Amino acid sequence: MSGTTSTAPPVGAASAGARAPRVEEPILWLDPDQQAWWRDYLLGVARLTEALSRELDEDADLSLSEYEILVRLSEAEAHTARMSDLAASLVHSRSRLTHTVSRLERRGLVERRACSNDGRGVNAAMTPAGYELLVAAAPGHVRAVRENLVDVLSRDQLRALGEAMSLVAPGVTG
Amino acid sequence: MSGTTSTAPPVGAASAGARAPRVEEPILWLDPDQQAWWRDYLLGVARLTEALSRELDEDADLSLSEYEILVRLSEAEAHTARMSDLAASLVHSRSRLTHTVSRLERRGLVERRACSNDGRGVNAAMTPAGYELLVAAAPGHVRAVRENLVDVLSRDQLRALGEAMSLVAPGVTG
DNA sequence: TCGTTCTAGTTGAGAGTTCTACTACACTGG
DNA sequence: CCAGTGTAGTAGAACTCTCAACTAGAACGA
Repeated sequence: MSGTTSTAPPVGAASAGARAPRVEEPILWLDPDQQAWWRDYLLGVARLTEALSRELDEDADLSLSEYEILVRLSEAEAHTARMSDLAASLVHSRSRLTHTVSRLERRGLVERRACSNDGRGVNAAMTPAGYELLVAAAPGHVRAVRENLVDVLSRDQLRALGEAMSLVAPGVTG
Repeated sequence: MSGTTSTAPPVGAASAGARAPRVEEPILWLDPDQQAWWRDYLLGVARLTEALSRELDEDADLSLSEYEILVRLSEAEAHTARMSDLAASLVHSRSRLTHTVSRLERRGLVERRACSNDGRGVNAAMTPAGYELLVAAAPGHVRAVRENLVDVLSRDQLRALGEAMSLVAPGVTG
């Protein structure tokens, strides 16, 4: 993603009544501080995502989503995971995962295999080439994560960041 | 973006020597806590982005980037801003901004105008229709930001989140 | 003032994502 | 056991973003 958004009444929007919000609930704009923090979040996410994807693309010709898929597979039993599990844990749509895995498969980094217990299922399995690429890409990626985030925050700040983001509600993905 | 990444030695990667990392610096993996916080961040960003873009798309047929552009314009003098300024403040590439603004222009939400002082420049100006759409879209968007983030965090947590993200280094964008 | 270089913006092709529709298998209740 | 419904995954078209190439004006310097 790139980030996005704002939350103060559009300049001059004021009292007049837009289109009726859901029911009758008043609109609770963010106060100035909340607004500033929210924008810092958006800007930071955009910059960080930009930096990390640039690094990965240049150093390993991988997108962030491809990299994440390889990471999950590297941690999975037998370097293999169910498509639907991958999609859920990455918050990707099933369709998106299908396309991305197809690309990885064309590059020989991943293979598809039938799922023994569930006839509908498909397993994605990382190949040795995929594993090697991940091992080669990881140090640079970690370095970028450190340089752009981990090392510029105190331990407490990083903890607070993680804890805050872990409170975002699950929601549903299509 | 959607989020992405990981940062522990790929399972079994261990000592053997991948491809030489930049110079000779040892690879500093994240420790388990840092790793967990980083993953919470990635997951949270993905979920939040997902929720916000779904809401905007359903309620106003806008993407997050389109919405952000409208917000910036609504806050700008005469609802007008220079393309390059928009691109920089949104951390979008110039090309991306060109395409997005073109789409908004086709829908009659924004107009392009020559820039008086700089012959190369182009100004994007929000039309009344664009402003109306923003005013209609904002309440739902703010509600979503609250429901998924602001209202599930304490004030201190939100502050910490903003402050942490504001420390991400600027970097360069193409 | 001309050449060089830098900045602003656009363009089009290719890559990635989303959306809708579709196939196939699993599960449930009668 | 089988109709109906839900889940897993895929396919392709439409849409968005990226990347590299290009136009044009500004800025700098000899």
